[in-house]
Amino acid sequence: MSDLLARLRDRGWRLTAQRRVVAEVLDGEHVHLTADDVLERATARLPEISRATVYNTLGELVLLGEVIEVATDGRAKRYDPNAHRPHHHLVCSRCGTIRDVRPAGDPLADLPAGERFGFTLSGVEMTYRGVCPDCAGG
Amino acid sequence: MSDLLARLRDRGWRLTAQRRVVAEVLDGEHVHLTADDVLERATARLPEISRATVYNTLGELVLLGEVIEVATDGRAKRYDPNAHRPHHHLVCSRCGTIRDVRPAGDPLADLPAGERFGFTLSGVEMTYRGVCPDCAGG
DNA sequence: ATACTACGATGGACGAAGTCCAAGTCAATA
DNA sequence: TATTGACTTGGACTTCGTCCATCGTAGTAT
Repeated sequence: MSDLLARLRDRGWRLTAQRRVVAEVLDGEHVHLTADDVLERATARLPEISRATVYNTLGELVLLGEVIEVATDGRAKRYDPNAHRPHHHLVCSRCGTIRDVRPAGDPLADLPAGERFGFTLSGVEMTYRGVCPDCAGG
Repeated sequence: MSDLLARLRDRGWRLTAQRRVVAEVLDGEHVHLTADDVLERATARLPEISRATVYNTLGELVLLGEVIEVATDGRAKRYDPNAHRPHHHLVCSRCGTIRDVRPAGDPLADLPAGERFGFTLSGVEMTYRGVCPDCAGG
């Protein structure tokens, strides 16, 4: 955590109370929060924080590569603080909760040259879908 | 195409002019249109068609498994008429165009039991990212 | 052909998610 | 401790999508 704040300061970030709180919220629980979740938790610690600032800060963290934006459905984006460990996602089709997973193999290598259409590949996201134990009624 | 209309009638669909037009638009160009794209093209053929009907029809086609909903970014969903041939997507990070691709291997099998967290898996979506030849300046 | 009726279409209000902007505030620097 | 430009604020605005009461019509029966 303090690592994150240190990295941000090194990159010329002005360390405001608002940014600190957003970073703390993301780092606090390693779950995948929506912007509104972040706003709610941030407001608990710093009541005057505004929606715009939360969006701004999340966007900056994404640009800096400290946080990953996950759009698993057409709903609100979720923010994944686990950015420094490559992984994919497993999403519950009922309740929408997300787990980080690491499949075997190298999916990038699995795309044959004939299927690349001349693209220069930069990465691949995998989203596994299923029903979690809670929603399955187990 | 007439196949699609036939399948829909077999499933008890009332074949209205609006539904016919939406189906034709989707089947016409095999690209990945947004709901607004579909509305625009549908309006060209049937000026009185309403936004709600386009959304309703697209939703029904998705439920019937005739069309796949693709959410590659946080923006508008896109609708993929290539539903009967399993495939994944290759998205240009610059211009956003989408190509259908078929990677080798079975990504579902690549998720080890220890990484399934008790979920009952139903499928997996892969989104390859890269830059297309046009955008690469080639 | 005609009438009937339930299913589908309409459009406008509504809601959720996110962006933008002018004005005010404050962290870092000197 | 004064300065200043980067940051924050809140509210208006945009985009994408849903909902609903009312109207229209495809398919069926006669």
